[in-house]
Amino acid sequence: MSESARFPRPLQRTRLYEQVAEQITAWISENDLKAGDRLPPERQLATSLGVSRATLSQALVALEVIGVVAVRHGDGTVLTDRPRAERITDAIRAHAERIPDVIEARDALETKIAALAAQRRTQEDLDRIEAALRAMADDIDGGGRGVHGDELFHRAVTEAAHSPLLEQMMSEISELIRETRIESLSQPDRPRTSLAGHQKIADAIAAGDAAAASAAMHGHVMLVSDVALLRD
Amino acid sequence: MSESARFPRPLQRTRLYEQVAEQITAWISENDLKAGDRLPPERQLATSLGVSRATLSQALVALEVIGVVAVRHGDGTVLTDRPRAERITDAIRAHAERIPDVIEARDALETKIAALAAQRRTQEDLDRIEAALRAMADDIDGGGRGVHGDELFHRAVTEAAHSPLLEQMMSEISELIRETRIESLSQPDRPRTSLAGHQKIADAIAAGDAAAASAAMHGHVMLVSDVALLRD
DNA sequence: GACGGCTCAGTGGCCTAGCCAATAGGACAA
DNA sequence: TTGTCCTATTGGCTAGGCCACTGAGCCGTC
Repeated sequence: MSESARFPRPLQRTRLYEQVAEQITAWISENDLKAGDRLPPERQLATSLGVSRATLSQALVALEVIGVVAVRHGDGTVLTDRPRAERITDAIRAHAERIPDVIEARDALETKIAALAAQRRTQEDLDRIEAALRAMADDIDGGGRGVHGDELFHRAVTEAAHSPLLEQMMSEISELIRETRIESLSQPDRPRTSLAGHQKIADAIAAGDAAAASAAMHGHVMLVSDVALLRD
Repeated sequence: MSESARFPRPLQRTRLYEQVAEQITAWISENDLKAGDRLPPERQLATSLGVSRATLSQALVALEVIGVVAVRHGDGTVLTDRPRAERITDAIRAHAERIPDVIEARDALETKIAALAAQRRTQEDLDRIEAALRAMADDIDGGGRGVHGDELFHRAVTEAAHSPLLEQMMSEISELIRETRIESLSQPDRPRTSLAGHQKIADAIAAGDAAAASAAMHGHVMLVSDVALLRD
């Protein structure tokens, strides 16, 4: 074995379709396109990019696999709402509907996230958390279940932790969490109980009390798990 | 909002390249091909699959994006060693070398994992943990740093938790952890300290004491973080 | 007016055929 | 042994074409 090692660098070559895919994503963010917006037709896009339709097609396959776009036969190419691949979601769901697993993962991540949030939250973070709390309260007062507000709250807390990796992991299981969330909030009286739990978490984060935030979050997640386990 | 819901199912159509990609992966696992093995040349593979080279090419792009194969101009198509996408690794590393983030994520996951392991470990799990402990001790006695044993130990504990999702997440950051691991164990006297920490965790797991296992693991991860922070 | 079927333009799906470019390995000269 | 060159093999990419699907508008029937 020669240990010649990485001297002048591996020097990897880029394929055309990769460049095309990058140009497309760049174009998307430049024009601030959102989910549901359409890309130009393939023929037109191909000529304006100066590549053949086959190459453009490869680029679109790549973007499709990543989860950026959805190519629809006879219709067109539209942007997808999930910029990141939640392949995990698919994998887990395909394997078995393991709700308890989701709860465990959520507990692991969010307990830590709450502690970090208590230590690192900025005023802006607190404002966002407060807004989510209010949104959920309003929704419940209006007779709703506060599903959206619940989601906003957890996202705000996650962002307040300022930990990219943990945030990434949360986003990976967000789809799975959403299902348990709806399940949970459909139980009578549950929305108000859940809101109270949120308030407790928010207070601890605002106070900068990591241990209390962590404990409150743990209790909250366990509350949710009650439901999930019932139907297991 | 019409809640017509999922009646006869969305009925999604499969593209040819998807079927091709599936056939290829099936063929790979059937023939038990491993990293470094080669796929047949495109022309040959295309005709034997009954599709055009363009379509096959799309399938290969998809497999390449997922991380199953690497297509090399003028050489051929070879299997990659990472069957699952550790895109997180790339993303994080590309963004910035955020060691603290890794520590946080590891703390979140492994603290919970240790607790679950204490509750769920089988005799087989305990044997594996014990074996890892012994391997690390032997390596250190022989003058080594016990890097491999360290890895074995954490993997054994993770498996003992019997939580697929958490295990999946650990595997996703395993590459990042490995780097901090080597860093840590290179410090003088660190291998023995680390081994002692492992023993404490293993004892708690064997005793079925979730809280103690959790605390021991937390302490252990924090020990590792000392190093990483030094060079931050 | 509501419903159902028809047509057609636009769009992606896939193929054939072909040339270009990179690689690896052998032949051969220094 | 070393370095150069040649060449077969393999992927990269293009051009052009036909087919299949979608959606919207039109039109007749009830």
